Amino acid sequence: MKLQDTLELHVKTAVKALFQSELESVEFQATRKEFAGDITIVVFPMLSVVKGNPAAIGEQIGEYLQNNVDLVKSFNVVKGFLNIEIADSYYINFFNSIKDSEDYGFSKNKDDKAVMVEYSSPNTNKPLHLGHVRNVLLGYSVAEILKASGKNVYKTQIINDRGIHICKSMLAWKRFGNGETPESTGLKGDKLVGNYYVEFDKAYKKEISELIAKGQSEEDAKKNAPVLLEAQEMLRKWEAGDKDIVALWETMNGWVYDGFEETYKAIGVDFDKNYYESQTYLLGKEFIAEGLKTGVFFKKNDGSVWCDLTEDGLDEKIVLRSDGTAVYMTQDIGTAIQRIKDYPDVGGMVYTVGNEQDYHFKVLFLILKKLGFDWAKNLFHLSYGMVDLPSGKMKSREGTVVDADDLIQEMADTAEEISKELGKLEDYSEEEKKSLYKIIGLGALKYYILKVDPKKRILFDPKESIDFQGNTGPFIQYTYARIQSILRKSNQDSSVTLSQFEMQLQDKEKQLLKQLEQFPVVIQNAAEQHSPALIANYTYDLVKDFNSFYQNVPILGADTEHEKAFRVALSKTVGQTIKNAFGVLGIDVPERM
RNA sequence: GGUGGCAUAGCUCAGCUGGAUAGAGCACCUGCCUUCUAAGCAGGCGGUCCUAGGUUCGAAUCCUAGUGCCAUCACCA
Repeated sequence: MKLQDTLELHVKTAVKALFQSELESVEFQATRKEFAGDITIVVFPMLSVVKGNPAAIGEQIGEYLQNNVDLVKSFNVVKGFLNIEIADSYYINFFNSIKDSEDYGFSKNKDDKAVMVEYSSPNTNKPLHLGHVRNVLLGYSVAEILKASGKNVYKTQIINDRGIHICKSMLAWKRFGNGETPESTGLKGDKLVGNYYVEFDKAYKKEISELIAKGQSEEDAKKNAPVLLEAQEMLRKWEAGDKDIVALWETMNGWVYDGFEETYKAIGVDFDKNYYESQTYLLGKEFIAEGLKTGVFFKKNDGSVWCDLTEDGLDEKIVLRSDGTAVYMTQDIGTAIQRIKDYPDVGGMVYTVGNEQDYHFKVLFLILKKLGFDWAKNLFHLSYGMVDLPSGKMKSREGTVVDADDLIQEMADTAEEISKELGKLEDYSEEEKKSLYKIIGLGALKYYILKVDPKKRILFDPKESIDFQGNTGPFIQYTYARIQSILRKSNQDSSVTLSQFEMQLQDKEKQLLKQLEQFPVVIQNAAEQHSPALIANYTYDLVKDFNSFYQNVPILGADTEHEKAFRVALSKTVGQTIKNAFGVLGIDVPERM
């Protein structure tokens, strides 16, 4: 039984014995550093049942607990707070129960219903940038956290592979590309296609100004520019299945997928299944037709199909254009249904998408409910804040985006620079060094992004590089490496049992044990709240405590063998917990650094 | 204008279902490497928790109103 639950029973018994009153619940909190004790009972809420002075009541309950409960070693009362010191034996028993477990913190019970997490939805006309990076890191981590909390999880992405934006790149490539390929240029496929998207925009802008010079209004010029008309014509041909256009579309999308794959691999994320909008929008249309029959949707005079959500406090929403073509909503309805068809064990889905689409997902979930799907009540939009630059929003066409591949490389470069200054890796091979720089650089980037609450927007200043000191990924990785160094030197048989030790825990040791005890709770909270930030902040607290212990208490140089054995085992368990916590954040830990 | 989100130290962020004197990191200042990795430790400086009301034993936290920033309200995605 959990410490709190045990104590709660005893406190209720105490109150009954002392005051002949029944408590509904007992309020606990961690004892603040400046007071003696491990756990604190707040007396104030009891006053509604027990009349009297809070401090005096606290004294009496404390006295009772000390005399009747073995766990309670001593107590003190400050105002209405009853601080209780827990016996060392409790913490030693706890430690023995977890110290050899490699998956400490992870739930062993598995739900039979799975959850699908979507955490990337790129367009295939340009490379991934910092905004996608936040999306991907967040979603990957939430998927891993859900797994750790006992869920079966499928990771997926939705690739927006059709539409006018792709035709723009295709058209520009046809016009100016001279048959260039990733092989002929040495460029990553997504970069090559992205370049032509920019080329299109240049040509488009040029034609607009030419038309304006000829006397057209800006509005007309934007509509009449020949390249745009041609791109639109291309889209119509694509939808009609024109062989050449479809072939070109397949080729260029193929280049982009290869490029994306490389970036995902560099980031260290993967997917169990990819979905493509070109393959799901038709299913969406089917269900629009279905919904028309059942009255979920209605048709306007011009032929467009809508869903009336005014009774739910929203507006009318279009689900099919008057020309019968699909909109975004159509595709998303189709994709959701397709996923449940493919994975019947899925009972809910998480969509990792920026908060600019809050309204869209509110509507999507509502429509799926109206269509009568029982899984529709378990849909969650993991909405996150934008990543802004000091100059404002990132815009690909204005060249103000922070490219994902470049960013990852820069982080590794910074790690290399710092490592060289510190000069601790002389005996490493070039290959080992390179892999370590990547681990550290990525660790810095991922931690930087994941430690902030998903809801909040992030301001990223490319000129001020991400820190490697303080509350950062490398700081935590460094602590892990230190622990591994101790383990290498100790040569300790890890199977020691510590219950036999007659020992007095030091404050720093007890603090670590208390912190370790929290880890499974933190995992569950993070899963419920879909927040990797909780894991990141927990890990930082744990690591701060460990470093304080490390620097103030001798481990290998302990006075007795018993103490040494305990401290080595404690260090090992902290290391394992760091590894597990960082694992669900998608961050690697190094053996040395 | 309607709706939603955010607002805590110079900067970046914590602060769990309301609880003790609001916490970290960066930056700035002081100490600590011939003992387990100084990407570290120990300490100092730094606050109108956006504003005004309200709820109560008690509010950064909950409620109301206002201010500021962001997003959204398209036959765009």
